[in-house]
Amino acid sequence: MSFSVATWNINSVRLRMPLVEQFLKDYEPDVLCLQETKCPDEHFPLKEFHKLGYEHIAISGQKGYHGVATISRRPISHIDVVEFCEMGDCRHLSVAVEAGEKQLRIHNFYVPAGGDEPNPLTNPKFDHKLKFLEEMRAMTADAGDGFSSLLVGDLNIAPLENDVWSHKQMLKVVSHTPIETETLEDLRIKGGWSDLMRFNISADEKLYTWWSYRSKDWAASNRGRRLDHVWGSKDLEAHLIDMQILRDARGWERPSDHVPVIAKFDLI
DNA sequence: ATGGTGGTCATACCA
Repeated sequence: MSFSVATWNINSVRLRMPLVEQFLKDYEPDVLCLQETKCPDEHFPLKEFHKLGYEHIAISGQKGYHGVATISRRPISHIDVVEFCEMGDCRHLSVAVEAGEKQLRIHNFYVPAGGDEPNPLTNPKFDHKLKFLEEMRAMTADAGDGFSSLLVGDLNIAPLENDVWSHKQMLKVVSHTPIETETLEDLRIKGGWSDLMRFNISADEKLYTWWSYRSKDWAASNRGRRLDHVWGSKDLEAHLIDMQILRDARGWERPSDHVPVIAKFDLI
């Protein structure tokens, strides 16, 4: 018996519904956190998920851009949406779910990409990203009342040297600049979070969850980045039994540029 | 130094 949670930036939930269906049938995560659903709530394909046995769904979507959804086989409660940077963007959603003796709070995040130029003075998108990270500090792993916490999603930052294909060549590229990687690591550590994807995978090993659409052969060039993350409160480290990064999903028919990540815990 | 691809929504904008 186990409890599993998956995170996947799906880049349009409606376009990729066939892939999501296949994924849920094959891997059966208890909870699936989607980002970039690009779907207003009134058009979200609730019935398709219900048919697959996922009857508990929290959504925060908008037309055309962003959007997060948390899809569960287990009952969810305490649904909470936090607006960041007073932008009206749908980039965060949290739910509570029971897993064995644990009450879990699961945060689902889609952090702003930040545009091209890593300068907050000339690039408002990068400024927004840095401000978003500062507001993210409020999301600590201590959820109170005996709750354990997970924080998953597309954080649009690859913090470690081996989270990118070339640390040196990426230092001035948005997603791997020092201000981003240092801020993310600082807020993670001060927030009491454990980087669970790296808990059993050495920092010496390359690890990616995203490969650009703009390459002739993503698999051959393999210029990936680890932009998607699974963080947990420290007590969950001892319960982590598996972490799957579905690299193959990048080669599926009409894929997202991100692949699913599934964390499994020995919780019932 | 540049443009490369893909999604949304129908033209630029975003990633």
